[in-house]
Amino acid sequence: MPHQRLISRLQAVGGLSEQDQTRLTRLPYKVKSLADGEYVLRQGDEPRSCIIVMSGLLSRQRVVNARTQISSFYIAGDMPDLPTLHLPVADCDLCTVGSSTIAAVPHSALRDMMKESPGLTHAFWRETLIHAAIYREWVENLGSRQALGRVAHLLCELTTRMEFVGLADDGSFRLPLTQQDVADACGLSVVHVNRTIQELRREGLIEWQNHTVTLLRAKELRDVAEFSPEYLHELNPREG
Amino acid sequence: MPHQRLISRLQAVGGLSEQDQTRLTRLPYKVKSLADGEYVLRQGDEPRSCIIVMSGLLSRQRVVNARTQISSFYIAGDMPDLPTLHLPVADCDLCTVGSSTIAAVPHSALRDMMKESPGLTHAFWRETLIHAAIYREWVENLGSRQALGRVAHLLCELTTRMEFVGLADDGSFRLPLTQQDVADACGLSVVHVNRTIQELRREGLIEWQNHTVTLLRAKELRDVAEFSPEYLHELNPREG
DNA sequence: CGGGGGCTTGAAACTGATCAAAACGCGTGG
DNA sequence: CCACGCGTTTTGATCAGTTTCAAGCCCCCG
Repeated sequence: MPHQRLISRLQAVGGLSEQDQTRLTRLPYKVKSLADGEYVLRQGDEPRSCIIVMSGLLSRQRVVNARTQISSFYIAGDMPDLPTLHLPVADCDLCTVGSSTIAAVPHSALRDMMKESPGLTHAFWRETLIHAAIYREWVENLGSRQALGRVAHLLCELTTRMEFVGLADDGSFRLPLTQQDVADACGLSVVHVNRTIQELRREGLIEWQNHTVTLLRAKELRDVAEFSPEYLHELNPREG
Repeated sequence: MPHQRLISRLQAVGGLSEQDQTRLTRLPYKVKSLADGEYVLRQGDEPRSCIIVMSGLLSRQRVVNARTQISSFYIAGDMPDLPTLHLPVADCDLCTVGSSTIAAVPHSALRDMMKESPGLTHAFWRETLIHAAIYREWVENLGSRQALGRVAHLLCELTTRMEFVGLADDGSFRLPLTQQDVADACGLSVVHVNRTIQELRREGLIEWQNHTVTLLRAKELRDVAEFSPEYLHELNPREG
């Protein structure tokens, strides 16, 4: 059951008919295991399949003005290159952060499936819209907040998304990001990210060691980040 | 012909069958004229129709950390709230910049139309993906570039998009933004935007007066902005 | 003629970048 | 088991870009 997390995501966000669920389980796929820092996709590629993140973490990144900017992270259940179905040329690199496993599903299979089911078309379209909303939130984050709020917001977003697919409990989850990665995502220097994380620790808001993040006072952290999760459109909180 | 610009956009980006074109022309709509600074949509609204920008300019904005952040601009031919078809609750405000006219098309009509035509589903989905790519580019812009590059990039993007729908000739077009708007879009203070625009003028890269922008040395401006237009996915340059 | 919004300018304060170097872990090979 | 090396985290000091505050100006509109 390689894309089980995807199915439960789609199910939780919008509901799926029984038929659509079985359609999803019947999708053909190839699993790949990847080490840290491997490229799944390069800018300019025209892939013939979409990938589903099964475990680990991917980052979407591009070199801008002599530094790499990360514009999104993808966790288990996400389909980072779903847009290549309709915009064939990839315009960013996609890279693993920590060892990860992915499943590749041929475009043709996805297209055939959606041809049969408007409900699934709807569900996948909505996934791309949710990711668009996440980009937008990042625009607001980078444009409006200073360092402390930016890093706090990133952590709140990742926690919420992780919780939704069952990868975090009680505000604690594995996060293989280096401080350099956080810097690349937040548009800050590593040095300043380091001091910022130290401040979050000093305030007793988080713990972060051994690639594991724990939110100690989630409410206060959300206040610092001005975080409200509506933009993630995770309508039905996951249960069981 | 209220949504002619939309049709030629969709046509130019991906091609439409004759049938799909007539389907589009048959869409029911209501035209509205709006003054500067009017709200088309507020965060939390659940509209029953989508709007098409016919003339003028809209901004998507939200108040973050006690300042308004603009996360996108929409020009003639754009459908800023197309996402509400699948994500019913709007998560930003939509506001006119300068007097504008819009057409409202009922969700139901759009849904019916797409039910009949996979090609149109494809085309509209792609529109939302292109806007997602634009958000992503803004993330890179705000995260990686400093003031000069940011403002230059914004101008390059708007010029390219305007040209594509025939609203700019020879790098000159009407742009009713105030410097405050530019500041809100670029995550800068008005004061600094002012000095930045002066620098662009001093370098002989642009003219900007009376709400009209002219790119004097487009190539050099693009260099300053590190701008490359692929992310806009405007495959076939418009002719005639 | 007055008022107000937008543009412009100057000076001071601050946030975050840069440079440099040290300390820490951790895996590898001897 | 220890030594080495490399990537990551941490610290300090200096520097640069941008913000903030404050005031003046211009011009259009009422």
